[in-house]
Formats: sequence, C-alpha cells, structure tokens
Amino acid sequence: MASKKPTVSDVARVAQVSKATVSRALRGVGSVDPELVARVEAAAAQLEYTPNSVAQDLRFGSSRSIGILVPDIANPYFSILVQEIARNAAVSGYRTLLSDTLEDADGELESLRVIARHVDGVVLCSPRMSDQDLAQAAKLRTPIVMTARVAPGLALTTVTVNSYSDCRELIGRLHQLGHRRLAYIAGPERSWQNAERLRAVEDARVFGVDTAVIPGGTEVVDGYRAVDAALAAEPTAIVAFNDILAIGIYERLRERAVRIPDDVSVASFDDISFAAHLSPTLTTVRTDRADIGRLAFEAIVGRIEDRDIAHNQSVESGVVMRDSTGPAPTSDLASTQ
Amino acid sequence: MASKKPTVSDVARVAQVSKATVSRALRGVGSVDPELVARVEAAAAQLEYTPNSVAQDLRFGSSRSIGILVPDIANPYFSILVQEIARNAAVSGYRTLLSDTLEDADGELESLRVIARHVDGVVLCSPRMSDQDLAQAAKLRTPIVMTARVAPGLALTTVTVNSYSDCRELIGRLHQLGHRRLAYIAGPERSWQNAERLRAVEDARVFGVDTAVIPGGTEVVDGYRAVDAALAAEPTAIVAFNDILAIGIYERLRERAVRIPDDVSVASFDDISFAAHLSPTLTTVRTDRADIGRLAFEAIVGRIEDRDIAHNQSVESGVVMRDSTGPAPTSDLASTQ
DNA sequence: CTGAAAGCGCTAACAC
DNA sequence: GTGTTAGCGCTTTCAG
Repeated sequence: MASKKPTVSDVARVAQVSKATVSRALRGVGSVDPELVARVEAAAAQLEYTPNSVAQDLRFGSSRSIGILVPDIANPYFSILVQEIARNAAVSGYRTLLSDTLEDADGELESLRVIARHVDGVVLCSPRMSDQDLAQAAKLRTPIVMTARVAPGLALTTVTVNSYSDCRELIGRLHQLGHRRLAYIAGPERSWQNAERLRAVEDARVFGVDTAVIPGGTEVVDGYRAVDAALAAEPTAIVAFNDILAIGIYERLRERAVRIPDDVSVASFDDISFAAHLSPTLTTVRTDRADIGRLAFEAIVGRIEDRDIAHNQSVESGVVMRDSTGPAPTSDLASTQ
Repeated sequence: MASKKPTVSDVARVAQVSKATVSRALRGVGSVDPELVARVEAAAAQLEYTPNSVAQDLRFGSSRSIGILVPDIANPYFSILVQEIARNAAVSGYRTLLSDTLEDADGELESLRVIARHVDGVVLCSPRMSDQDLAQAAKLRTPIVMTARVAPGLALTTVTVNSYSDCRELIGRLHQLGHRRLAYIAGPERSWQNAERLRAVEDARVFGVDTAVIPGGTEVVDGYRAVDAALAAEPTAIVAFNDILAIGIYERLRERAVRIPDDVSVASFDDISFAAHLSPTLTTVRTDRADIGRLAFEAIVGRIEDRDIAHNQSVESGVVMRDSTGPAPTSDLASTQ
C-alpha cells in the first residue's frame, strides 16, 4: 500500500530540475525562473509532496517546538495553562509536545530528560520534583522555564505566583469575617505551592488564627475524604489546596448536612472555570493562566534564542469572594464586617 | 554560555574510538570489547552526551511519536482521553504531540496537515471538520485514526461510540419515567455526535416524546444561556449535549428556583468526573475514555506498522442514572416505575 | 571486533 | 539563475 513518501529528489526528477532548485522554488528564497517554479509546484502537487520536517529540523538544528511537562493534564488548571501556552506557541510557529507525569514526582526528571531531547526548550509546570532533581534539571543543555515554583539558587527562569501572600490574603479575608479556627486540606506533599500555603497558614497563628492541617491530595475524592477529619477540628472555615478538592468537600458537607457558608465557609485556590458555577459559588484565589502561559512561552523562547530574560516573572493573583464564604457563625466580630 | 551539545564525534574523540563504536557501545547492539564500552560510557557521562533524537529519527525514518488533535483540551472529556492515549503511548515508547484546534472546525484540516508532518500517525479526536475536509484528510500519507465519528466511505480507521443508540437509550429511560416533553440543548453544529443525538431525538417522536431543540455549544455559559429558551417549551426534562452544559443548566435552574428533578429532570452525556459530584448528582451517559484511548492507540500503531486493523472499533457506553432525573412531575406513568 | 564510509532528506555555500 | 556538493548527527553495511 501507501508507497514511500516523496522527497525532494522525486520532485526534482519529475520537474526535471535539481534538488536545490526544488528547495528554492518551494521555499521562495533566492531567485528562480518563474517557469521553473511553476514546473516544480506542479510536480510537488502531483506527487503530494510535503517536506520531511525531521530532515528540516536536523538541517536547521532546531525543532521549533517546545515541550510542556504537567503533573496532570486532567486538572482544569493545567489543561487551561497548556492551552494558553500552546496558543501562544502556535502564533509564533512553534509546536508543542505535551508530557503528563501523572503526579509521579520521582519520574519527573526522567520524563523531562526524555522530552528535552526532542524540543528546543521545556516549560515545567508546577514541578513536584525534589530540589536535588531540580538541580539536575537545571544542568540540562535544554533551556527550561518553570512555573509556580521558585528555584533556590538555580539558574532556572521562573514564572511564579506568590502563593504565600495569596494564601495570607485569603486567610486575612476570613479573619475579617471573624474566622479564628480553620482547617487546611493540603495538596501534594511535594508541591512547592502547597508548602508556601502551609507556611502562610502557620504564620497566621500570631493573629489568632488557628489552623488544623489535614492531608488531602489533588482529586475530588481526596477533598471528600478529608472533610470528616477537618470537621473534627471544629473549624468555622475550610481552606483547600485547590478547587477540585473543594468539589469533594462540598459533596461531603452536603451529606453531613453542614451548610455552606452558614455552618462553615469554604475557600480554595485556582479559580478553575467550574468554581463560579458551583452551588454555592466558590470563593477562591484566581491565578491567571493566560498570563502565566504567555509569560512562560515568552520566557522559554527568550531562553532558546539566548536573549536576556528576567530571571523571574511574577504573576498577579487575587482573592475572588463568592458565596461559599460568610461571617464566622459563632463570632461577634462578624458584625464588624 | 551553554556550548553546543556534544555529538557522537565528541564522544568518539574523548574515548579514542570511532563513531561507529560509540553508537554500538551506547545502544548495546553488535559486540564490542567490554573495555571499550566502559571507555565510551565514561566519555559519554563526562560530556553529558545524549543522542540527538532528530538525527535518530531521520536515520530510522520514524519519529516514534503520534499526534493527537483535539477540539478543546480544556474539556475534561478530551483531557482524560488525551491522558489515556498518552499513557498507552508512553508504555510503548511513543511520544505524543498534542494540538488543540480551539473548536475551529475550518482550521482543523490545516492543523492536521501541520502535525502530520511530524509524527508517524495522528489520532483525530471527535473532529468537527466537514466531510469534504475529512475526505482530504483521508488522502494524507500519514495514518489517521478517528474517534467519535464514522467515516462515510472513507479509508479511515475509526473508534466509535454509538451516539445514536446512546441517546435513544437515555430518552427511553426518561420515557419510562413518564417524560413526554423534552428540551435538547445542542452541541456544536458540526459535531457528528451532536447530529447523531439529534437524530435520536427526532426518532423518539413516534413514541410520543416531543423535543424542543435549543442551540447550545460546549461551554458552561452556553448551557446557562439556553435554559430560558428550553423552559419556554415547558419540558419535564432537559437533555444536554454534554456535562459541561449541564453545569450551566444547573446554575440557571437554581436561579429560577426550578428544582431538579422535582420540577424538571436533567441529563447529559460524557460522565466527566465532576458529574458524580454535582448536586444533585448528574444522570449522564458514560463513554469510557480509557477504552477509547487504548483502542485508538492500538489502532494507530497498527496502521503505522501496516498491520491489518479492523476498520472500525466500537466502544460500549451506558446510561448512568443518578439523582438529577426522576419521574415526570405531571405524568401518571411515573407510578409505573 | 573495529573503523571507514555511505546515506536518511533537506538546505546553503560555492561553483558554473 | 541553476546545478553540484557538503554536511546537520546518527546508524549500519561493508571491509579489514
């Protein structure tokens, strides 16, 4: 069946010209006799020739593609981010190669190595890898840009959100609403963002905000399962690592007939598209994936083209107060709002 | 800064052997003096050499990668599907190249052409392209496997779900619950699945099920906006093209104080992970993305390796009855359930 | 068991 | 304005 794909040589033979002329005619560089151009184009069309991009890549020493490594493409946060990066890339004529590590922190470095061989640069989305692995990663010849994590002393370009201050801000809002006892349902242990948010949680103690930390995860069911332990701490508000956990939290609270926000407030992070459509609508911290995607893409291209790029780009985010948070039920301070 | 990446020649020079020996030693083919192997490996390690896969691909005439074209990676249906395909691919040593067409039906063929040049085969996920474009696509030299759509007389391998019978089944269940007036909130006009479901909707008329068709889309807001028009038809049940629309439908119904399922039942298609966690839990038609992903990957690899592959693979799906559907409010038949 | 050389498909010097 | 040739980095005959 399908005979071998045609090459420049085939086109050259049919058009009765040299390979170089075919190449020139098709790419429109240099100057070629219009009549030959026509002949070449006719031959190419007849053979349904398309240039072999692998050969082009080898010749040019570039694949004009960037890799994107995510922990979980099924998480709307990452799928939107990937979409934004890919959108920017497409505009600039870059292709994108996606690799999903399925939340396997230990396999991340290896995945990175594999993908790095095939692309001009890699955007590492919210890596879970250890600091040691990250140090290894930084040594790779392939340019790397990392999102949602700082690089402690490493020569890595980063696009970050300030997860610490975001979380502090959110807790501050809850504090204003009179909340003094919180439960934080955590994310992946090796997530930098999770560590930062935990830090903010700890630091809020000096303002009289006491927080029980409950292990969570990244799936709906992780939020669901953590609720009972969270309620045992008798919090007036539950803060979750991300909106996906919040969905499970809603579900379990509903089962236990705990009203949101009357009995307990709920808030989380990311502002995935569904957050605004839950009932009640979910208070969350929006991080703008369009911004992150654009900055990450610009940074990786800058690194690839060896331009001077700011070591770190920072993205703004902000608390979006919705209906899942309200005054703390037992607090007098609620009225000061 | 970062000097050029090392090549086999560099390793050969350092190890004081020929390029051929380096290649053989590193790949473990043929037989090489153990001592030379050690020297080569040491040199490679020292230089941090990794083979240039573009060159390898050129040599082997294969990129060992497959392309995946989706209309919208932010849709959980597709992100899970992509994840499944990628998971299978990774196991078999294939890379995946993702391209998101952002629901642009007219640009799909061009996107396909672009990605097709870089991969050994392409999985086309639920393409929106026209029949003419599809005919063009079928002519490409690159093997193609298509999901969620039949190929009318084209030499394309397909992995399909029977969207017609799925929808008929769902309507049958609603019929049993006494529903006689439905509203169908449609998906993209150029979606084959949408057309099939519409056909099932039409065919249900002979059983006394009357359905108003309301234009929808693929976003939460499309479902939200369609509700008022749907309610104008005074249906006892609303069926939506997919679960994402259902989220918007829930929201608008809540605003209008229409109770689910007491006043109106709601059902849709896909069974994305959130469907089971909505309130009330959403009745939907599950299509198993793990199956589709596996079959699609096996099919594309089969096509790539020129094996005989069934022209069409079919995937089972089934209605998942949850709490968003109940007896039709005004119907006596409800009691027969 | 090892090295020299050819060639995957393409493009850019360099001749003519 | 066009053809010839070299070479991107790799692997694999084919000699030695």
